[in-house]
Amino acid sequence: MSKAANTRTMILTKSFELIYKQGYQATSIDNILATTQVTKGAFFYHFKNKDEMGLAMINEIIFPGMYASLVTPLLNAKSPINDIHEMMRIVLLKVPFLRAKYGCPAVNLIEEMSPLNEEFKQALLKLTDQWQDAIKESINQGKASGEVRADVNAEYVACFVVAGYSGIRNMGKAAGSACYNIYLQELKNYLKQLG
Amino acid sequence: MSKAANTRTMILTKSFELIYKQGYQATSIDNILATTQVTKGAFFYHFKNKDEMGLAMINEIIFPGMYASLVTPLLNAKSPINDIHEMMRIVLLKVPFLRAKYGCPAVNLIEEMSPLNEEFKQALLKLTDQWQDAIKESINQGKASGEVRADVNAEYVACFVVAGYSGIRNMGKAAGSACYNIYLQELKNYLKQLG
DNA sequence: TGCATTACATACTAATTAGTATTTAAAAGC
DNA sequence: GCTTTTAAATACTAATTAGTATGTAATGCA
Repeated sequence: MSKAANTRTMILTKSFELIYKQGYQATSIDNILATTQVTKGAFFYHFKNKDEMGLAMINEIIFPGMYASLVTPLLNAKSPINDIHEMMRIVLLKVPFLRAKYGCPAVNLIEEMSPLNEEFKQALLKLTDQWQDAIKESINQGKASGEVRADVNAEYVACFVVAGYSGIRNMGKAAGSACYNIYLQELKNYLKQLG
Repeated sequence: MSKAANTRTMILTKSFELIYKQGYQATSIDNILATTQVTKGAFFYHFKNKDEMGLAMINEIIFPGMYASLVTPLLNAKSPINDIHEMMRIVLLKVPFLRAKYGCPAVNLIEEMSPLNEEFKQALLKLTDQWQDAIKESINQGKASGEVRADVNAEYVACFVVAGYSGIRNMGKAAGSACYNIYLQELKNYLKQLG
């Protein structure tokens, strides 16, 4: 990676960390510069304004990072009931850079920014849409294989599961990570009953 | 209500509206003053700083407002499966001052402020704790009456339902209110299967 | 009625904000 | 080597931020 590309990546990575913990609006450009040692000239050379940087951060850091945890494990799923639960367990308990106190960076940004910035909203929708599609597809495969009842609506299940994730991330921020285990238990009951 | 108390209430009410739509940190005191016609002197007479106002807003506007929609309908519930679903339907589709685009004011504040302000977090936890207790209690009554299976864990169900609500509020911000109906359908399936 | 307290009004400050203008250094191309 | 483009450094600005200092009305009550 060239030195310039390195500077750009550094800005995005550090911005991600700060925004994940503090929120987008609460993270100032000066705050980012202070923690990256990058100068204002470099920042505004790489991004024409804060929002352009924020959008790049969503597309280049958050989207691929979350996609790998949320969607990839469901592609070529063998048993949707187990695989969806396992995907959720890993996302909630095992992904190292996510902390209960700070929730999920994608959920946080949807919450804070989707009413305020249409571009952010669309970029984040892309992730949740693809996640819902992957869940729906795996449920449909479960229906084909007989693991899931024929009367189950795959799209509804996908919506319900994604909402559950966003919600438990919210709850975890205030109540702590203990609720993750309770949620995972009850998610298992819900998923089992689809079969 | 005395004139002074009226000023105070006006500040809290207008602040609620602005913070609901813009977020807490994005709503400046000057912004509140401009929309209320209240002067800075009056604001700082009633509240020693912005956070004290925010806390009062949570306790005096958000808590009672949401409690009436979330908890009250479950006290003396006759049929938990129907009553929980009906409570959710009304909260999502009928409460007039709530909009899909802006989500739920309590969920928004948990998301934005619980990692940053311990007092806010505790005040908001009080609401979600009482909501979970009310759900748990109604499930337990359902178990007593035989409507709900004996092996159902009421606490787990309460956590799962509250997470679902927070999550669908988050999803609705980006995806619009159409997902509310899908969620309600699948919530009905989930609740039915408890019986 | 007088006086104290309550309630509010106005003008200010110091810090922080996003963003710009200008200059300078490093690379790349020829 | 020389020039052009890329990348970054520095110094600034105008607006906005939370909060203060100080003053003045309105109100309650002895």
